[in-house]
Amino acid sequence: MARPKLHSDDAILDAARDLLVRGGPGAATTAAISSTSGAPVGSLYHRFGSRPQLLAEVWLRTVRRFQAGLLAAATSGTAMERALAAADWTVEFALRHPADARLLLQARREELLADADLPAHVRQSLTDLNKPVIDLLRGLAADLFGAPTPARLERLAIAVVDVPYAVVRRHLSRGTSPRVDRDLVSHAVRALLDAPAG
Amino acid sequence: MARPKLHSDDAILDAARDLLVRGGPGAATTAAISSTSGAPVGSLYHRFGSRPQLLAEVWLRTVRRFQAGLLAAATSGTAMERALAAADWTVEFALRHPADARLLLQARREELLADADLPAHVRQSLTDLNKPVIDLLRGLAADLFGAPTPARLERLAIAVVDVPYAVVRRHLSRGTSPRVDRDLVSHAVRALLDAPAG
DNA sequence: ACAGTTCTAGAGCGTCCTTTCTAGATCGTA
DNA sequence: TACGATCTAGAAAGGACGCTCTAGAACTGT
Repeated sequence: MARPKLHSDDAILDAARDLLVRGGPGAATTAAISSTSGAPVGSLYHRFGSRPQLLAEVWLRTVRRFQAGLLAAATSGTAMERALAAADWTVEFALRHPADARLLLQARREELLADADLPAHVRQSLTDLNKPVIDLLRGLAADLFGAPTPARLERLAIAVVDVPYAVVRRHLSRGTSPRVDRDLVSHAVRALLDAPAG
Repeated sequence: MARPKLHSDDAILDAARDLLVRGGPGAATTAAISSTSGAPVGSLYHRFGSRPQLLAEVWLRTVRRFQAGLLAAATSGTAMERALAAADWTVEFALRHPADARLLLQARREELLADADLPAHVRQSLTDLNKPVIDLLRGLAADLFGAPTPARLERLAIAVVDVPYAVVRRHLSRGTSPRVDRDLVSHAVRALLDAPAG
């Protein structure tokens, strides 16, 4: 049909992500993404339309990767088993996709993505993004605590996402190999979920 | 001796910090800091020399505020009591200085401060910054675990700093009033410190 | 071989940002 | 009041960045 791409979309998104992780949004200039990936600036705009849209795609790809594993990990077993599996996936994700994990840890959605200058369909993708995970947490909270009140949902999110990330954070920002004590994470998660209701 | 300042250094640093917290380094332009604080651009350079130095002062002020309370909180009692007090201070700090806490949570030192374009004495201040806290953790680790191995130091830092911040993180990024369950934090910290050695 | 389509390639434009510069304002002191 | 010192004030220079634009290259289907 047409001329094939010299540089894959993923390669360009990888370059942008690595620049973001290294030096933040300020480092991910179009010129930098171009020279890192090898794709000329014109190609970036031909593919993604604008810098904001390119960065949005980076974000979407990373979050989807994380969520896919999270949903897969927390499908079977008792509620506590699923919660522990979800927490462990957060660690596993950091080990398997360190660059993506660093993006999730370090990038602030609001800073990275100014929704104002994104086309409608991208905005929609971004808002739809959290639905499946919220449903997952809602189900877990119902099984664990009885009813999914906001406070309990939050506690669950802290236990299965925030705390595991807190444990891997130091390794990730340094780039050192993350030899994380998974039992330590399970220990903390269990303590958070078993703690008396606040 | 001379004309007094119309705009205090603290007011300027506050403006810069709020912009950083809101929109990241990209939002803290000299023009934005000027219009937010009221101080003209010329004054910013007269006071701080350059934008990097101004941002470095913001960072230094925030870290020092946090550390002062941390060191004060963890001075008396058993080792476990001091560790719990340190963890609780992390929550307390987020309640008392939400903007500073958000800066510590969100800003990445490497992204905010390019050491290359900072004068030597500022660089020195930045490197000296962590010493007292490392000493504190080292002492706590010795009392808690026997000897302060790197793995134990890290575990302590996770328990005392990272986990408490993980708990307040969601509140801080939204700006909602952080009604944090402190007992939940103590629970998790205790679990991490009591867990069998990894 | 030809047409149609998609992608590469990078020079150039307008904008915003950091920094500098100069003139004037406001203080303490003599 | 006059003087030195410090700070205010904002215009303007110089550079970097996002984005556009045009020309051509590379492939498929006929």
